[in-house]
Amino acid sequence: MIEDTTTRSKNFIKEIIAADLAKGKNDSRVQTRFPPEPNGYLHIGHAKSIVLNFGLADEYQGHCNLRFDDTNPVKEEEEYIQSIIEDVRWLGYDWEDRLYFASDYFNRLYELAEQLVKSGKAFVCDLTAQQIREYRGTLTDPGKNSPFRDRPIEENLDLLRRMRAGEFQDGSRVLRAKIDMTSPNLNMRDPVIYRILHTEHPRTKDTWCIYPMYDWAHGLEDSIEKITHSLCTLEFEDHRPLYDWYLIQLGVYRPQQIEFARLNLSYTVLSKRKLLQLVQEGHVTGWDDPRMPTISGLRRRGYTPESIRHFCERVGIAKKDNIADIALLEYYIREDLNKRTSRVMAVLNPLKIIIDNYPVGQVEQLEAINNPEDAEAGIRTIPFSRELYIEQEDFQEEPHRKFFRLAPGREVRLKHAYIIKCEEIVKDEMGNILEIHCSYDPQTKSGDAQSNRKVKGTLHWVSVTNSIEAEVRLYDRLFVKANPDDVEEGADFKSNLNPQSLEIKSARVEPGLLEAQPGDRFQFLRRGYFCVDIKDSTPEKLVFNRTVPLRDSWARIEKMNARQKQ
RNA sequence: UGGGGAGUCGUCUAAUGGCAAGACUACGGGCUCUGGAUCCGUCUAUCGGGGUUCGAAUCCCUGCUCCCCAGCCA
Repeated sequence: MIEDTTTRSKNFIKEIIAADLAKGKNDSRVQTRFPPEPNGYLHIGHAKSIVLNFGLADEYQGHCNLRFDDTNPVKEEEEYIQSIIEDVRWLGYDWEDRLYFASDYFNRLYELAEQLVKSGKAFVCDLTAQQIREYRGTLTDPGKNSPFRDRPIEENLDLLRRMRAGEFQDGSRVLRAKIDMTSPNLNMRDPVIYRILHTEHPRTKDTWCIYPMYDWAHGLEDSIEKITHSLCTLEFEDHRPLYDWYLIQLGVYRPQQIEFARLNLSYTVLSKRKLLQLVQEGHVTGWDDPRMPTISGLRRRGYTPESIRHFCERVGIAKKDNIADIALLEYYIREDLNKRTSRVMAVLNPLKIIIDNYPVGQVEQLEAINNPEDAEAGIRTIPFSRELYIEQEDFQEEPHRKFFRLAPGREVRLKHAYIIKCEEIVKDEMGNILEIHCSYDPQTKSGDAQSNRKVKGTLHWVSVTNSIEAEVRLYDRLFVKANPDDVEEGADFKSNLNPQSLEIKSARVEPGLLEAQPGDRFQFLRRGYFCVDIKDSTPEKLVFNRTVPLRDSWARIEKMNARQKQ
């Protein structure tokens, strides 16, 4: 399946697995699972869990299941199930025939609940939600027993069956475990097992009107699937005693729950609640908006599955709260795209130049190497003519120190073409530059024997008449602060939204791009990596998304200069 | 102030009583028909205080800081 063995490093979970294997625990099986709740789209944080779980199974010749934890029909939707399946597959993982749903186990889960009631370890409680909260106590004060705690087993069984039969209203009763209302671990204070919810489930429809709570369902799902190592995030650490308690009381197979720190990423948010809010309030165009840290957003942005996997492997697995630097993700996508994309030329901020000594009407087809990193990528031709566009920022009338692009009297090379010299600037009456007149040196055509004259700068360009228009969407970080939750008193994370996270350009691109297909990726020379948008691009109107800009040491120099002037 | 966790370069992760290592970032330089890539180099870390030991990031004691838990969410 996946060949990435590059950054496989040790971590504490692998040590546990290796020790278990050495002991012959679980018949030396390794069985993991990725258990999403279908209440939102998957994001890069889920990718970390996916890479971990599937990666471990792969490394130890085990298996990893894809299992939907669909126990709360109030929040879950079929659309989310489909998107999750698509995203896990796109990331490159295969669960073969092991696609499971918690809802497929509802019968078994219910049988076990009756078993727990019969053993006297669970009871039906008539307290309201508010009362249960009051009886639970606080962090420092113990709770007190529910007045219904000592109901006879037969009465509990009868009430549970009637709950299931739909005799009672939502919220009127719950099934609770009988553990210890004085436990310092709040999870052990007679936790709820089943609640009444007369809500249609995406899969079981109206078969059920009682639904299991997470703690009851999850351990049993793991047990049923004979999971050996049940990996989850840190906030479930103090649920582990309950996870174990249920399985021990029931006398069923007991997987081992192991917790690791979830991923946080700088300059973005990774909570389903916040992401949902961005979608619902229209701060982005949808779950797959290229600015979103969702798998579908990253995909549309132009990220590759490989780059995401490499990133997840490199951030590692530990128990420390962390905020990974988004620059690391950007590093991996650049690394990948550098090797695999063809270079093309696109001018985002056109400035017209006219080469006065080049024949009017002549069009030359010049050869260009597609990818200097990949000889097999071949060559293409691009049309050169008398009138061209270059980038506005590649010309300075009064060049400052270290600027080695076009300026009055200066020479630069046009990539794959000739060396040109700036001869004259034409302005309108307002002083705006309209066009620049240049001369070219016919001896300097790229590839020619005498073309090796050195000039300091090389510019990308397109022909005025032989280029095509394209919409280019420049995406930037969604938030202006590394930690979006760092806000003024009274404000929330949305106050840190980056107003410039999307800039739309009307660009000129080389004509060969007419054949680009949705999803195709390119390097726009000297600008960055771009892909053809999979939703909005059409043959009539090409739309490119900027995946990530190139590293730009010139931009750094400029920033430094700007700072020094202040 | 109950319980559960965690503290190592700016960031992430190693080192499992024996030279604190790597990646990213930042910075400097070589090379370059992409100010890209690449190559070379530099900076920066064991939360504090005691103790054990020839030797402590690691073991012990103590203090501090941060995160999670009072859903009929997961």
